[in-house]
Amino acid sequence: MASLNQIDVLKQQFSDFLRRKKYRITQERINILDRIAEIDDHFSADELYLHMNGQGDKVSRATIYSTLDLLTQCSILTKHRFQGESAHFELSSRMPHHDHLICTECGRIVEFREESIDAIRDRVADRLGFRPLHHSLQIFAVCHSPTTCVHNTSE
Amino acid sequence: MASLNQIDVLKQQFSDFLRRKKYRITQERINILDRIAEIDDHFSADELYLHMNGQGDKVSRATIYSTLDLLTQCSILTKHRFQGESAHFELSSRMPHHDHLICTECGRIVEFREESIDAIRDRVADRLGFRPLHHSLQIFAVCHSPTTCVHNTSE
DNA sequence: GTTCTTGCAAACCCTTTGCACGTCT
DNA sequence: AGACGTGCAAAGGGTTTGCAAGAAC
Repeated sequence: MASLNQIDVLKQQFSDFLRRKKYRITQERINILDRIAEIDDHFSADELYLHMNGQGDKVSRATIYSTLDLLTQCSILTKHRFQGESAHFELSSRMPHHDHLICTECGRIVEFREESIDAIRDRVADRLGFRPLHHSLQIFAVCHSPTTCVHNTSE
Repeated sequence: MASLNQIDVLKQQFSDFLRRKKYRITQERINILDRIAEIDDHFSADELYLHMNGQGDKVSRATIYSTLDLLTQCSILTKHRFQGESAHFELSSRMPHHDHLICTECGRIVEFREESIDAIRDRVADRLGFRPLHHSLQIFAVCHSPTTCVHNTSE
């Protein structure tokens, strides 16, 4: 869970963004960010919907989707799309950044941290004339012994 | 478009895979691979469906989806998922492998080739006990001058 | 007061599935 | 002959949209 101080910084960042884009600062939008800060993990739109409505915070799915989009636009959230799954989000400040290796035989997902990618990201973005924000690297691979892999369900 | 020779290699590779997995070698599956070899670009399931049915090759969407899945399983095709779009495929042999930078302000996608990622991919996969197949790196960034970017539609 | 946002339900898109028929082995 | 693949249309899941009511400015 983000500290109180971190939450205030995020709210400030979000309000500034909304003002700058001439969007309105509504109770729902602030509430949603507040409740996201309570989750220290990846989450889907529907998980957030259930998290909020299970605790008396009435918000519609339409508002959740729209606010998640705004929070992603201003880089407070990072949006992930693994394989065929629904979109998942996490606070960008939830460091360190990690990437994912996916086994094409059994679908297992392994998280890893590889610092050298950051430098490559920055160098490539600069070369192409962009300011880098973040990245997503997915490595597709198979176990060294796929036939004995405990996760394997394909044959 | 892949050369005649390349197509034969791909067909051989596909037949071997089907036999190994005890799947049947049907006319539809071979036809689909043939028509994919004509496309020198990324394509979606529906684009392939239209490509085939527009030229008298009657194949159902169900068969297209199922065959694309088989072709991805045996690494003849690589499956991409950009942002919220539908899945896109391309021949894995359509080299060199490239990655993508996406502008979060205007959605522009820039392709780039960065060789050093291959070594990182192999090293990470090995460290985690996997045999690397391929990877997908997406860099999210903004133009150095987002307000003057010709692609920008957000303000 | 005007404009934007919300909530609901229906619509939407891409993909998967059930079932009867056809095809591969 | 038997098992598997195909085609169709309908179902499915996640996300977006149209519209009336409500909140922000």
